[in-house]
Amino acid sequence: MSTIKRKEREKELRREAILSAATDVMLQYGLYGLNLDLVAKKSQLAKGTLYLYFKSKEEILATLTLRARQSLTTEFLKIHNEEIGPIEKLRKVINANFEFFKKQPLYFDLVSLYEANHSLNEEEELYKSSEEISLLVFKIISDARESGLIREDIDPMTATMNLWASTVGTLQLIKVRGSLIDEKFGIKNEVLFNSFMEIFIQGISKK
Amino acid sequence: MSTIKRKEREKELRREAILSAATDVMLQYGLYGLNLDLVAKKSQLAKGTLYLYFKSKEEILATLTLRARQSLTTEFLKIHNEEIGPIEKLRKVINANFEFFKKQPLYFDLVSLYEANHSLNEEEELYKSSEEISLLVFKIISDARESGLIREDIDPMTATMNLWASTVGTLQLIKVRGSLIDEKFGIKNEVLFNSFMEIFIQGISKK
Amino acid sequence: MSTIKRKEREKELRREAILSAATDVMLQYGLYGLNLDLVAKKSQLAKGTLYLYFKSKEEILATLTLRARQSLTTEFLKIHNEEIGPIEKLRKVINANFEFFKKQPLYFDLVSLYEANHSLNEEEELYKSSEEISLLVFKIISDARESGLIREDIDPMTATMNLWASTVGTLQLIKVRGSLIDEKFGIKNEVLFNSFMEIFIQGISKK
Amino acid sequence: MSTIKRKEREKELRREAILSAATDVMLQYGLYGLNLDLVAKKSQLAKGTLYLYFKSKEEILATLTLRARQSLTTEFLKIHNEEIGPIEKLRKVINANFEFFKKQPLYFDLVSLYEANHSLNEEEELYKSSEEISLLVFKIISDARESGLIREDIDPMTATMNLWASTVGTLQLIKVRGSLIDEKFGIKNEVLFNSFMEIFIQGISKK
DNA sequence: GATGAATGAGACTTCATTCAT
DNA sequence: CATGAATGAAGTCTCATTCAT
Repeated sequence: MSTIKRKEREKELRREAILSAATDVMLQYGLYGLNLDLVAKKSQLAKGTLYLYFKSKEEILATLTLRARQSLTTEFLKIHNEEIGPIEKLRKVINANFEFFKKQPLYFDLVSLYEANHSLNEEEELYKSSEEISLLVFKIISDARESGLIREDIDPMTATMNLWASTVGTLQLIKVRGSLIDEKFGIKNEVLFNSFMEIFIQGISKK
Repeated sequence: MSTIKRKEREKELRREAILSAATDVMLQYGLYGLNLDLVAKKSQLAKGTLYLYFKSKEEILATLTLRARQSLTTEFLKIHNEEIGPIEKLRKVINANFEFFKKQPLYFDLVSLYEANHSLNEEEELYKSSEEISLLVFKIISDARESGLIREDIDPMTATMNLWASTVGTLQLIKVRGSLIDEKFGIKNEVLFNSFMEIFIQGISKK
Repeated sequence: MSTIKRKEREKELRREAILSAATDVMLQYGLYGLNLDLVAKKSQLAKGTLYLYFKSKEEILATLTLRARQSLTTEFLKIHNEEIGPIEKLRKVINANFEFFKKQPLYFDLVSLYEANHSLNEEEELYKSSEEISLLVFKIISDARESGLIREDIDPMTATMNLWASTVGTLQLIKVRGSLIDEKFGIKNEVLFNSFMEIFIQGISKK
Repeated sequence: MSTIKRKEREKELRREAILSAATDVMLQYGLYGLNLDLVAKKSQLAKGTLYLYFKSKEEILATLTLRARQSLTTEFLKIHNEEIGPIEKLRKVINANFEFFKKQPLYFDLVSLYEANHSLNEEEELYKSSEEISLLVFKIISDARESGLIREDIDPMTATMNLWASTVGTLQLIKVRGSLIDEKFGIKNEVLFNSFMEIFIQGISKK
């Protein structure tokens, strides 16, 4: 029995090692620079072994994306469960994206960009994980609307999508051009992001 | 004389044929799917011939990106020169992105995403073309602020970046998930985009 | 255990097979005719496999050059360790070049000509291997001078360079025009080489 | 009549332009870096035009080699006709190689190395040009022998070959490693070459 | 004669995936 | 289970030569 468990544990460890190595590689070479030779080297496993745990490179990517989404969901969930006002909650959720972006840059990229390159193939679980994120944001926005703070002509689901899209856009800009924008215009990343948040919140608030 | 002109015209035509074939390939296989074998096949030229017109694959990409940016600049410029109120102008500019996205999807992708993968290497001309776009939007937002319609605590350059980033984010979402969002939530692309625009405009307007 | 050893042996065999195929190709097409397609074909390996053993074509060339140099060094070392008079030693060393040239023509070419096309890039090990050859010849010439048989106005290092350069020149001539010279003037390669040797030795000897 | 002559003169000019451009290219990129695209650009002729004057890249190379040989022959001839002692003549001829090497480095390379890569195909004229060089050196050595200054056991033709081969070897070493030898051992190129010459001359002289 | 656009074989290298051990 | 050697298609780019105009 315990042998079986140990084996399972080891198997799990191997999976983690692979994912961790893949993360390292992508942090170094970018989202499209995932390379199984390097993953094998970094995880100290044989290349063939990778295929015992993941049926393709694509699956590694999908698994990491799933985790990334789940990780963000966790953050959102924490905030959702806090006992604070709906606008503050909204602010916190928006800010959580920025924190996520700074602390888990690869996860952020996966959450933002995975869909762009794999629109058609998403499997059930992966798809669900995406819905979950939307749903949480949707709830928070709905609550805010119900509390009377938000314009009633705004459809909460539409606003959810708007928020998500704009947030991703803002953070991608920061990633790609953040330092240039600071150098050239003296606009710090934090200022840029806060500005975005304030505009969005005033944008959906009642006058 | 006319022979020379004809030759030049033909040369220009070939260049266009290559760019057109490259566009086709990228429309089919994505921004990262540009493949010179296919370009050669589609343009009915030998592979080597491509290198008479562009010194590398990268140059094809850069050329298309430059054109894409110039094309968007032209649209923005038209609007900038119209004799209409500053808020209407702003609205028109934002909408122009959506039109651009619908009519020239590849160009839109290039304008949105080229930087993400070539941040460091941009040459003078290409860099300028990017600045030009920002500058136009900046002017329009500045004008609106000077006319007293926009919050004074908003820095125009920051708002310019916010607008650009959010617009790109919104349109990328529409590209990737537009039809799904419509199917599932009944939110049409147009509605989604308009909502974004209204939120942004109310977000920067004086109350 | 023995499995591991066998695998290592097989790996080593493959490396050798590649080097051997490369040697064949170069013997047939010349020093500059090394072509990985042919090497793959001759070694009955896939092209990609070559890159498991050598990181580039250049590395194959460098490896063969290193071996060639080491092979010549071994010959020189044997002679250096013989207990014979210094002039006889010198004669034997010079002759060893000719033997090397006849028995390992590709190695000889690599030893003679590799530098000409890679002057700047030589790595540590390769560079060392070149020094080693010079050093041995230098020692032999120095010994001869110390024994009083050689002109004292001759700097041993200069003479070393002179000997090396002239030997290579002579053997390159024999390679390229040897048979023609025999046919036309009835001068056998051996005679030509011996003549060179005698001239050189008398040239550095005390009168 | 004069029209025909003008045309011929122009044709000759074009040929020269091509050869001159080819020389430039090879000086910059080495003996094996001859590239017809660059030749066309430098000579301001169309690529196709090159083929009206030379039937292949190879022929350009052969023509330049012929000229290089003729140029060296001219130098040797001058010396041969001088009224000086046979040993001084020999010294001068040897030195002429060094001068040739310094002043016309590409020509020197062609004279030294062309054969190595084209041993089989040499045409009549080219072959003759090579013979001519040997013949001159042969005469000079023969004269010296007849004057009683040179060992009688030395066959003049063999010595001719020895001299040529050793000289080429020495100058190739200087070309490839000259500066390194200076840096490392403090042996200047001139010293190295002179040393070679003295060794050779003493080597063939009567004791 | 002159042009130069076009060709296309061929070179090197990469990498996801397979499979015998 | 694990290995890692082997594969081979695919990709970018070069360049001597040809040929329609």
